[in-house]
Amino acid sequence: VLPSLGWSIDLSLSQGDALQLFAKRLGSRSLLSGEEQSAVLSLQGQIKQVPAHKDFVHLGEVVDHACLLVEGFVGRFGQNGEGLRQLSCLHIAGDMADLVSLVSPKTGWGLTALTDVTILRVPHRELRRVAVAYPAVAEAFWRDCVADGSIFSEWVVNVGRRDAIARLSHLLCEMALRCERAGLGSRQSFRLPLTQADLADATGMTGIHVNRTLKALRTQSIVSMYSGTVTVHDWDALVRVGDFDPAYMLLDGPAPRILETI
Amino acid sequence: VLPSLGWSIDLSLSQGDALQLFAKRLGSRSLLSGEEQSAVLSLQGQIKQVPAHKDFVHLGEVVDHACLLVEGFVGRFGQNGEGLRQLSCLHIAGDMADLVSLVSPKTGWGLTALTDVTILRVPHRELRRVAVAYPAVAEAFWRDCVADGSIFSEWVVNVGRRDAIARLSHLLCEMALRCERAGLGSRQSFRLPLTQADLADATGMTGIHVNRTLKALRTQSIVSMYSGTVTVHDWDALVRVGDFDPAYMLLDGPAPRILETI
DNA sequence: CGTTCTATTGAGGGAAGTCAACAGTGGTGG
DNA sequence: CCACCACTGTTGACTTCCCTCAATAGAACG
Repeated sequence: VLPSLGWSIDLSLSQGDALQLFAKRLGSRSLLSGEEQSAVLSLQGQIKQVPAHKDFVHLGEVVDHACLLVEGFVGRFGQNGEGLRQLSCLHIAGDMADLVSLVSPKTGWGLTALTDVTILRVPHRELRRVAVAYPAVAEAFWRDCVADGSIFSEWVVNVGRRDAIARLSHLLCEMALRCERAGLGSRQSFRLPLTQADLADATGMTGIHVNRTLKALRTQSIVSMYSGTVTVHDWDALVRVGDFDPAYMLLDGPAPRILETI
Repeated sequence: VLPSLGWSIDLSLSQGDALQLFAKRLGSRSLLSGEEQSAVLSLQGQIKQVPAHKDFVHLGEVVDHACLLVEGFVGRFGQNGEGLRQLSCLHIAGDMADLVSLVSPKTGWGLTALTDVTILRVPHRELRRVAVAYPAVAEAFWRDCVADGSIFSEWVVNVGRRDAIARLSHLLCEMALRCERAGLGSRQSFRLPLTQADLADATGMTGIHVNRTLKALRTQSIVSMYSGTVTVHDWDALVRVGDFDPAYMLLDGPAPRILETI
């Protein structure tokens, strides 16, 4: 019985952790008062486990909840006619992966678990509760949707106008900074337990070419991936070959409030 | 003096038209009452002309206004280290091209005039005025930002996982539907006065390959472009080779309100 | 009329895809 | 405990789609 007890304790801890992470990220882009942060932390949801490689939100589905990622890695994807997938964003712990569904419940994309994943399913009803009571929270949600959009937009540039080695380097730079800021490691070393096929789907390449490109990055002592951990040996070089400018990540601190003044 | 009089009349007509188009599109995704629509129509701004090929919002700039496109075509772009551009979205008359700047005033992208363009510069102050007074309008703004994000996301798929002919066909399908809905033509025939180099920037190709691909589409009697007008000879074929599913465009009619109930 | 931008076409090269084989790893069940 | 299987990673050989370079024609514009 002890293991299962430990399990449930882990879960409730995780739920709080995830909400903390989520509130922290909202606060990094939008000024939130203590009361507003508490409101975010008060969100109620249901913990769900999703095994790796399972889609848990499907293209064209109508959803009534959003998924806060507690642990693991999730990809937002579309696919072409032959079923080839393309990821348009990666999500890490603390991300509300489909917050956009709050204003647009019919999804035009899917979410897939890239690793074993723990999510907190937060009903739209809950999100509306805090958004209506606290306009600044609604504004923070809005701003987070825009930040996601900014990442999609940069990925278009990445996939459209950079060669393989730059593309992969750019992706690793982005994930390094995001993981670092979420407290999931440092930019020099962080977990990214995706298969090479997943990286291919994220960069619009084939798995085989990802393999060769990773080898090139390893050979040049820039970055290496081993058993799901990224080790950056030369951050400046990675930024250079990845042609990486983090401006699109909207990390410049809280933007001024628009819906009211503090 | 008569010509210049006609000119100024044109301008004021255009301003009203653009706000009408904008209000109509907001209303197509979000339920707005008559009063709320009037509030949108009451937005004050300043008309500006921008010549073709001029950037009018720059990467990393901090802006205090948003640009409502009255006439012409605008591209949102990023660029790689060598200055190669990649468009991540096209905007047409009635689009508030950088509405996202309202919540994130520091841009991580640029806007460029693909044709001679007329814009209405709407100060953030004005947008805040109606957003604060009418939460449903704020919600409609939010939803429109999400719709833009959905387009970026689909473009990642387009550029990452489709070959040249599908990529171009997909773009033409999207623009056909958007122009049709904005009353700028029909899906069988609409204006798209972009150069082949612009189409290349939108699809992550080179201008030369765009030329060859257009020739292929013309030869197969699917679609042809001549002096800035697209003529679709076989819509179904275009949708098929473009692997086009309009779900991502969020055209399914107004979504339910979340910030309050009507 | 030149000048400049845009479109068109050919020839050749290169980055990335495809096909195929094999090694390492972990999980499962006999 | 080991055999088996599925998945992932690695590498080689070949192909192909698209890019690059180059030349020319047409269109727009002062």
